[in-house]
Amino acid sequence: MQIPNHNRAARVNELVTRLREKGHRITPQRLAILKLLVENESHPSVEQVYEQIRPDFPTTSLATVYKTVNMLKEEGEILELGFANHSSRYDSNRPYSHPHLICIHCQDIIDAEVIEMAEFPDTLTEKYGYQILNHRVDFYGICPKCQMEAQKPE
Amino acid sequence: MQIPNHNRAARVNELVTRLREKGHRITPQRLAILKLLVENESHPSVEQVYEQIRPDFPTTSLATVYKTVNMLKEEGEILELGFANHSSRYDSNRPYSHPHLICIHCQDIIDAEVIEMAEFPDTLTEKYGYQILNHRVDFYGICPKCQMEAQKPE
DNA sequence: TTATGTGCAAACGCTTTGCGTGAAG
DNA sequence: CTTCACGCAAAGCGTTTGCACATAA
Repeated sequence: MQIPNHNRAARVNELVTRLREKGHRITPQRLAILKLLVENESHPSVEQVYEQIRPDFPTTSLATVYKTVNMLKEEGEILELGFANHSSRYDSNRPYSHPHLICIHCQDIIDAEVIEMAEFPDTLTEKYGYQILNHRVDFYGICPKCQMEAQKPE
Repeated sequence: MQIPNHNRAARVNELVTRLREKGHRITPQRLAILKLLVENESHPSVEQVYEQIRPDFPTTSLATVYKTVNMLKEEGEILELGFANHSSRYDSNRPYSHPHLICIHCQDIIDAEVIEMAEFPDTLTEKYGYQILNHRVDFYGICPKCQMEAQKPE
């Protein structure tokens, strides 16, 4: 586990405070979504958040999760990884551009702590005139687990 | 223009030959789509291809363009840039992983010929065990034209 | 008390699919 | 002649929206 549990609790509290300051109400549903997102290292989808929230909030709906997640995105508190023809995945622990490793078999997504992109924006602005705001670096491949399962096919 | 015209014509011919060898039929619609994709440097969407084909093929449909584009993708002849909540964009001139600059105002997409990612896959395999197959590097920002228009707001 | 959030159902946008007709090889 | 492609309409899927009701502050 890369982030200690007490740090996660602290992040939830910070999040609640910051959202309240910005005029957002903290409903039980939202608190549950926040906790789940912060505690979850696996970049969950809205659907997954919804399924895990449901035991505690049986009447909640996908629409509510979507609305909360969009609010968090607009406040810059989560990073959205959108895909064509797949649901978006969310990272609330590192809500800034950073590289990912994505398994094309099981859709596993992990953070890759290797690549430093900091120097590129200036170069790109010089060469192409683009003002760079953020970036996205994804490496697609097969995760170790799927590689193993491919080798013993029974 | 980065790619000379005679090279484009050659690429269309190669494409036709290769597709035929793989058992695909070259219909007039497909030929028109191929030419358009090869001649177009602006990473067009299916919708844009459809609109530009329509004058010559008034009865054609989006479904046909989708099917052709998917066939080309499966044969590795075009690169698909998929986005959540936007239509996919296609590059038939460089059908391999390479970085892009994407304007978040006008959706302009250009190739960025700066970044070399070749050394990263090995590093990532060593560190995370992922077998890397391809990657995607996108820089999001404002293109020069949109920057200028933002400055003179009348 | 009142503005904001919830949750249902309907709508949306892009893409895919089914199927009868048509044409490439 | 046979197989594959076309093109229409319908369906699929993730996401958003409208609105009446509920509730946080």
